[in-house]
Amino acid sequence: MGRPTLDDIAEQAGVSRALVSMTLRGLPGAGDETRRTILDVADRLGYVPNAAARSLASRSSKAIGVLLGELHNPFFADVVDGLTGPFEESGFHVLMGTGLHQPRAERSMLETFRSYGMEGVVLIGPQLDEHSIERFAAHVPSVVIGRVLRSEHVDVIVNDDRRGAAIAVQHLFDLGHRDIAHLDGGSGPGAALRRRGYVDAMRRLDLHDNIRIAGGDFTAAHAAAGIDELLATRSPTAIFAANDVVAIGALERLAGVGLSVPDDVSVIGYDNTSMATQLRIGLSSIDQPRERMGQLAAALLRERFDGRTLAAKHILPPTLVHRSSTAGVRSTTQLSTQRRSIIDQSSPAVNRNLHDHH
Amino acid sequence: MGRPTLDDIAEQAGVSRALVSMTLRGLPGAGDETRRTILDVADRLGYVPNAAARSLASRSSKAIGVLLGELHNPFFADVVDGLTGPFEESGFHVLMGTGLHQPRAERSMLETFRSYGMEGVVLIGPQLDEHSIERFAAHVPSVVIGRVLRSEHVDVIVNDDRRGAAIAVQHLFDLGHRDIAHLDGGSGPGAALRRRGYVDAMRRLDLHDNIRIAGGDFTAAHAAAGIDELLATRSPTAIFAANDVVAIGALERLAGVGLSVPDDVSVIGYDNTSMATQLRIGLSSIDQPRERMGQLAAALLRERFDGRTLAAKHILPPTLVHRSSTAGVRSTTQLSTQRRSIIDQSSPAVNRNLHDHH
DNA sequence: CGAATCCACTGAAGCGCTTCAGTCCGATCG
DNA sequence: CGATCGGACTGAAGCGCTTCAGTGGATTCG
Repeated sequence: MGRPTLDDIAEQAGVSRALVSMTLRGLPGAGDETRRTILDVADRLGYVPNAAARSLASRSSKAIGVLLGELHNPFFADVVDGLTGPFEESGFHVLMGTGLHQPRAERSMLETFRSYGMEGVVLIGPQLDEHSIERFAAHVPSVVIGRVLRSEHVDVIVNDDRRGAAIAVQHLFDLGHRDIAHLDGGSGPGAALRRRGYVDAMRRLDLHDNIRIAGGDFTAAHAAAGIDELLATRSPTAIFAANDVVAIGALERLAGVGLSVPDDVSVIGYDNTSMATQLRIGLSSIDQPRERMGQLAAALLRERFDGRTLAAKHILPPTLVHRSSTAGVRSTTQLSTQRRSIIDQSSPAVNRNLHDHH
Repeated sequence: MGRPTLDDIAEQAGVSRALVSMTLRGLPGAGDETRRTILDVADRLGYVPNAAARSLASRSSKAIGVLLGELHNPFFADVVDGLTGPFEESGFHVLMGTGLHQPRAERSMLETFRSYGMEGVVLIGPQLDEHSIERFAAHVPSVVIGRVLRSEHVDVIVNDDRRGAAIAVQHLFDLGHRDIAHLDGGSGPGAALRRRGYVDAMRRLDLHDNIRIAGGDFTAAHAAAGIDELLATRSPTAIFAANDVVAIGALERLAGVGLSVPDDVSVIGYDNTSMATQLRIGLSSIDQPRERMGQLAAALLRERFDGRTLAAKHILPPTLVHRSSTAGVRSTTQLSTQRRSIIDQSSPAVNRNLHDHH
């Protein structure tokens, strides 16, 4: 005999299947004694409901899917931490799948989600083309984190990548740096905007001629190559990396060629992941409120379930976390510190702390 | 109208539902032209099979579940990397869930897996009590990674934690260290054995009096506390940490109190995760073949599907990866380097490399 | 030329559950 | 005292699929 079914319980308890179904789900209908009998029998038999049958009959799966780019970047872990709590609380099961940063794999994972009847889906930093995402979201409520979309159907939660990039550049500028290069994140989520933010900021600071972009992927390996590329001409005094992973790749490579941070060159990352703290030399970084983004995603999905049909866009403010990988330019004539700022000072974007909420 | 069903396709293609079902699954039965028609209609309608109905009717879900302790430790990510490939190739969907290191949450996740009819489950570093795991495994083929079990039913893949601990201690001993402390991983997977391995090794090296164990969890915070605990009496010259996360917590704390690594104290971790490389100061660590463990898990599950009923145990050998966080004792009389070894030299356990596979 | 074989295809049962229209019966009410 | 009502419970339909025993016509075989 395989798994016990409702019928097995019904038979042994001497009642109908329908009553067992209702009782097991906590609905009223059974008398006290009957209820107890049913519960007892179910327990004795080790009954576990068949989710497939349940979802087929009720047309609801109580499951939500989370698409992750990859497991190695702690960014994803933090967002997921924010997600799971709220969902578990409201009785949803959270199942995750990886897209491996490959559109093909992502598409197939989404199809799996859909075929499993997931009631909602959270895409964290998807690489998939906008059209595919939009088509998918037309069928199942979706919220995208960390990637801007024009779409009408999809809820989006991002941080303001351009602003974050500007904050990073301004930070380096304030420290006296003028030769500020960018290590690019290629097609990674947010990379394009951070690149744009970098270029804009440099322009606005009249540093147009110093704009240099190297690298081209969200991996440490490409970061190392990017460093080599930069050094081939001359070493910049500061580097703004597209994210922490890239920044750390840069740190390694710089150490490899004998340049010290921050003495020879300052480095700032993006995301403020746990990696930034864990380095012996703390990595300055731009923080996005990752856990809050996860919580927000849960909330948005709930709203969708409750009937909201207009797409929501949430753009959260990034903040600077200053650690020891950025410092003033070492030697030379201290540049005039005429307070030049391109950052909108109205909202609090700088957060000078070292005691990170771990 | 909701999602299109087989009946919708059947009707529009002018054939029976059964034929559509077979054709869409690539089975023979339909003529060339009919086949093409069916495929066309399905495509036009944007048909996505209903996994619930499918799994209900066929009694097979083609899904396997992966239970992760948490997403923050790159150890899990590496194992998962080994897993996904083989499974995707053989047409299985890999769905993951987190247990958050809480037995309660793990149990509930397993129940979810079972209720979804997962055909196999991989538990990575579960904290759950052995009995619960065993009971679960009696129902669905399971393999446990990173945790030893006595069970008859469960396949187990571990590395030899005691041996790994011995290798670590021996390594420090060979560098001249005698005052070697252990930062404990508490109830984390493998922690108990590593602790035991440490104690055994110390005894066999006649260092019984120097045995000191502090800390007590697989987190950086506890590691810091553990360091303080050690320093309260005296600083050891070397520390063997229960895993890399703990080791990194230790590094931070040591830096915080002004002790330099490896000059004042050597530190070695366990797992050889990417974190070990990413530190500016490379963390020496004991490597477990994580990706291979994942691949092996896939293979074991496949064997189970093919009928194997006896439990398999795989104990993989750990190896030493020497980086810059461990070095010889700084000052004092260089201790007699009479070659004393407690490690079985027959198998290659030392792997002195710095160029890690990415 | 009738039987056997094969191919393309159909019909119906049934997977384990939810849902909903009833049924039955004792208590309550006017 | 008959009508009414609500609580406890049942029966049957049906969710979207797979599976399997057929069916019927064309082709091949002896």
